[in-house]
Parts: sequence; C-alpha cells; structure tokens
Amino acid sequence: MNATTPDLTLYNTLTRQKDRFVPLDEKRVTMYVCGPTVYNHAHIGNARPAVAFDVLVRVLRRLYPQVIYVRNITDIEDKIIEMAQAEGVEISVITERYADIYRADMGALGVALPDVEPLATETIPEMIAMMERLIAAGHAYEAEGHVLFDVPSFPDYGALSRRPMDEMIAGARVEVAPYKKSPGDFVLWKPSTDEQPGWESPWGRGRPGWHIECSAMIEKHLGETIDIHGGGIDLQFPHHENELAQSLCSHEGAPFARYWLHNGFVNMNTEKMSKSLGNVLLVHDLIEAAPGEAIRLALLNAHYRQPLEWNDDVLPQSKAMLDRLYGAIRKLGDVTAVTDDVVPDAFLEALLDDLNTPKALAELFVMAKKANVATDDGERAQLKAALVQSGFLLGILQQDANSWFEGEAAGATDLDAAAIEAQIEARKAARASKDFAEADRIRDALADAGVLIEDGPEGTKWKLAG
RNA sequence: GGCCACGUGGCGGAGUGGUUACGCAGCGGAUUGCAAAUCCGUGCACCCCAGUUCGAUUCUGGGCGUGGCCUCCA
Repeated sequence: MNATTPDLTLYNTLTRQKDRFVPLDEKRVTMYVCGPTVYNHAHIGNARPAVAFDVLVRVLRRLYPQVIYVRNITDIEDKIIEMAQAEGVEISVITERYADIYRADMGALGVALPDVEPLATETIPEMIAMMERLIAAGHAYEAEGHVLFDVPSFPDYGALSRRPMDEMIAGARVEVAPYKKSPGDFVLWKPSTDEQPGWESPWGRGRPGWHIECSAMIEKHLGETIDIHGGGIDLQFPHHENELAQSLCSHEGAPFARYWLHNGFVNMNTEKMSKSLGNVLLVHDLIEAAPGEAIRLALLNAHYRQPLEWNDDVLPQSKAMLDRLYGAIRKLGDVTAVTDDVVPDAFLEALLDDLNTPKALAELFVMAKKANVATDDGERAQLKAALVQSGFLLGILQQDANSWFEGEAAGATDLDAAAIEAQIEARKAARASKDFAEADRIRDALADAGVLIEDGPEGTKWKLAG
C-alpha cells in the first residue's frame, strides 16, 4: 500500500460507525465469517455474505501480506438430527451431502474456499475446554445435564446488539427453562438421548449449543482476538452477542472481534424470502438458469449492508451489465494487457470505503467506456489490464471475453461452435456477393437457434442469446 | 409490544445541504447493405407532512409503508 492509497474503512457494528481498519498485526490479518448449517440448499440470501466477504478478503489480500480467513460449517444441529433420523442415516451423511453442495454452489458464484473451513464436530474438545474455563470463572453453570452461560455474570452483555439485558427479559419471549438461573441465560451444552448423536463430557453425554462452536473454532484457528468477524445481520443477536460473551469471559476479558461486519438481507419483490411464501430462490437452481458470474454481480450491485431487492429483472440486468463489460474487453482482444498494477484509484477508493461495490462498479463502467473509445494501443493495453485487475477484486471478469459470449449460455443452442462458424462463413460469402437475402436468412436462422451475430471491422463475432 | 434498519426515475442501485451517479430498459441521431455492438444526445426521481435553512432528496420531528431482531433463520 503506497502513501497515496487511502485507508480501508469498515462500518463496525460495535461502534455503529465507519472505522478506519487497523489490524492488530498487519502481517497477519484474521477474519472469521459464520458459515452455513448444512441441512438444506443455500438460497440467494445465504449467498450474500459468502460473496460480500469474499470481496473483502480479496481487498484485504491486496493490502496485507497474509490474511487468514476462516469460515465454519455447522454440522451438528437439531434440524440436521431430525433429517438424519427421517432418512435413517448418520448425520454425517446429511452434513457431507449439503456441505458439498454448498461448496459447489458458492464456487459457481466465484467464492473462493476459506483458508480454514472447520467443522463443529471436529472442535468438540475445544468447546468442552472453553466451557470448563467458563464454569471455573463463574460465567457458566451446570444444570440438569446442561451447561448454561450465566448472562448476569457478564455486565457488558448486549453491547454489540445494543440491547439492555433488562429490556430483553421484559420482552418475555425468551424461553425460560426451569433449570435457567436467569431468563437470558443460553445453552452451551445440552444432553443427548441415546438416539441422538452425542459426545462424552464432564456433564455427561451431550452435544453443543450453537453459539459455543464459533467461539471455540475462532480460538482454535485464529486465537483469542481476531480482526474481523462477519455474518448476516440476523446473527447480530443472539448469536454474535453470545459468541462475544463466551469468548471474552473465557479469555479473561481479552478483546474478541475488533470489527464486526453484518450484511443486509435479500428481499423478494419487496417482501421477505420465506418458505411459507414460496419465494425462496436456491442458488442451486439459479446457477442452472443464469451464469454464476451474473448472480454474483447481482449481489454486488447493492452495498452489502443495504437490503437488496430481488425480482425477475435482476438477473437479466446483471447479465446485460456483464455483456457490456466483457464487450469492452473483447474489443481489446488485439492488445495484450500490461502487467503493471493499474487498478484505478477511484475504483480502489470505492472498495476501501466500506466496500462500496456499486460505486466500484460504476468506475468499472467508466473504464469500459474509455476502452470503447480508445484508439491508442498503449492506452488500450492499460485499460484491458485495469478492467481485468479491477474485476478480480470483485471476483468478476476473469474469464476470456469470447468464452463469456460463446460459452456461458451453453445449452441455449443445439449448434456447436464449428457449425456456427460454418454458417458465418456461408453468410460472409453471401454478403460478399451482395446476396443480402441469403445473408439475412442465415442470420435469422442462427438467431432462431439462439446465436446472435455482430459484424465488426475485424470480422463477424457471435454470442449466444441470454 | 420493545429495539433497529430502510423507503431515490419503468427496474436494480450509489451519493450529496445548492452542480451528471452508474447500469438495464425507452426515445432520437451517427455508424451499418439491414441489423447487432459501439458512439453522441435525451426523457423519467429523491414516500407524506411540518420544522431548521437563503436553499433539503440530503439535517430534525411526526406520519405512513417495507424489512430485521427480540423464538439457536444470511
């Protein structure tokens, strides 16, 4: 990062403002994001944090020599158990199935795997150790085979979500199990029946509650204090509040996450996405209908903290945006991109300003415009590099431009590339002999087959209709 | 009920106390054999009501609407 590069600022839920990001150790930046509970397919809303924080990691890697990104997989949970029992299989059958699907779906969106992808079931000893420390420190207690966090023992509880404890209790919707000392206490460990999966512990055979796993995995892989903790806004309370309490209290008050980031929701036609409304869009289905890159761009077209409106127009629009960007790159096909770092300042500044991806995209279109009018090959080589390098930070524009136009919609036509080229040659001959009726007939026939023709100074190009 | 976000043109979506966001779609023109792509130009906006201000979409208050959390859901 040179002297003219502005600082990265991130909106920190802890402080409710944009804070300048200063890592604890600039040689080793640590980041944790809450991953999926693997018992079903991921929907487009689940994909949002994966994509948003994937961009953040790309930006961080540009700024710092080492970034360790951990995203967990929750593979022990009651809904998983129910599904396994319904199918009569071990929970690992369920969790491995959906974890594989999750990785594949996110991969289709250009989301790179995290550096570490820990499983809750592989972190049980660390969870038990943490609970023992919490009990020893007076922040947790055992009751009827459960281990519960003693919320009143931690006066700062509620600081992240800004919820005073007494107020929450007044909400009166908190489950008040008889073994709880206080209504707000939450479960760290609970007993398992013989039919339920469980692990031996000092409190009998049981299984972990939800929140403890993240605390334990962070401690195990990243240490007591991490730089960035991310997740969906819905996790702010109670999940993250509880993580914070557990980690702080088991580490003698050492700071937990220094920057808390939360992404907004995806709305469907201005209403929420829910199974009962039947408007849940699964990533698994979307990638059959549209290029993963277009889905990714749709998610990046809005700022990650804002609500994102999804409707039937969103994907076609995103695809059209990519057509324009790739179209500009394709026009630069005759020059070789320079290898210097030429990411424009305006583009980078947008991303450094709390990941303003819509602004960054606008800058990308500025580059495309310049590329479309540029005549100097030196400038064009620069712009080609700028487009691709900037696109890399967003996780787009990394494929060959012709591949985008000719290959992305594979399946939209029965013709193969050779057949298309042959038709184009035939049309070229017809045009050369001024037989425009025949030329148009060929073009229309190709169009009917889903192939669109573009004549240019360097010959005829084609693309598959979206 | 409590707490918290958001409400921008046909659609998605930035941003700002007074100046073009950007993209998609539309319209006009250039270019093209005709198209497409590209370029040039262009129409369309800031939920409602008060207040602060010389001036508010941008600040304050109220209202309405949508959404989130408070029930181990991104």
